[in-house]
Amino acid sequence: MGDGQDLKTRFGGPAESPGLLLWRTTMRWQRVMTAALAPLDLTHVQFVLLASAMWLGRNGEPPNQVQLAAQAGTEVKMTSDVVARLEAKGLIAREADPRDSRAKVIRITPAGAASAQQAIVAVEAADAAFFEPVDEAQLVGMLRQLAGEIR
Amino acid sequence: MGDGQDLKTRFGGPAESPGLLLWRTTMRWQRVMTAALAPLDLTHVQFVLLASAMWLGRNGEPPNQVQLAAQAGTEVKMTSDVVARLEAKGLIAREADPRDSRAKVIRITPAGAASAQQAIVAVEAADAAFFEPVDEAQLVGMLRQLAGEIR
DNA sequence: CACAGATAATCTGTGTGCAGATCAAATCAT
DNA sequence: ATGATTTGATCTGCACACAGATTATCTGTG
Repeated sequence: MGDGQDLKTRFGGPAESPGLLLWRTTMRWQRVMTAALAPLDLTHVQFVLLASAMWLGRNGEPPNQVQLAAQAGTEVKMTSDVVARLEAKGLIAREADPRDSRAKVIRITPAGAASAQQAIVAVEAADAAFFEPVDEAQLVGMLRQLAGEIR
Repeated sequence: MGDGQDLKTRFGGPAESPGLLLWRTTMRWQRVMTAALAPLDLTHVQFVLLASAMWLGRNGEPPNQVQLAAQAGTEVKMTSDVVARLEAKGLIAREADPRDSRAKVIRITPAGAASAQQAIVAVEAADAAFFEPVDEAQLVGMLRQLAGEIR
């Protein structure tokens, strides 16, 4: 029977909405990442910013916070906050930019690099397991269409 | 062309990781939903709980907070907090359950029902536009495999 | 009946996510 | 070069997301 829909909508039932599915999938993925990174005392966003900073430092000049945020796809304010936490943990260091006294240049410490290396292994393993049920390339193709520009 | 990778990983570059794409896609979707619901003074989670409560109330007995959380796929604590906000806005009402004095039965007010109806229209339009670039059925099929059970 | 264990709701505390505002330094236009 | 505008970083404040603890209540077993 028509499952009692007196609304001109499918909302609420088995939650067919792609948006709700997307949201729940991401929350589950976040929980998986949180669990994978917990032994390293890193959150997912902390990991993304740490690894992004490491990548930028290796493939060019060490970035300031705005450049790091652009690379990682995070809010500038978030980046400021999270980078401060990473600094407090001794994983990155912030120095004044000699070219722009407003900016702070971000460098990975040896401890940060070691932590990032372990985290990358853990995250990629968790990622592979999470997406194992589906065709990853196909999903990536669709998400690329939806993710939009970095900001 | 090997773009200078001395790590045994692809992390950081153009962000090929399905996890990161999933994360960014969901954040962008959240911004779209926030914008669509802003005129109605509702956040996305508030909308989900309001609409879920309405659906449950129409298709059976009005739920308590645990049942609502299970339906909506939200944390019990979140549900408690957000439902309190919805109550403060006059969109739902909480009554003591005569059968279980621990529980609170949630009912939609007329204002809540009106608000939910408008919100559903706005959200479904925004959803359709957001997912227009891709094959929605195909994406839903993949997300179903990944979203996991409601909790 | 009594009591252990489960359940409903809430509280504390940490960590995002983001809008809006502030402030100082850099850059642009005249 | 001087005033207007941008830009980099930070702050306030609100709203999730979730782990862990608390309180009150319910249920099952003897």
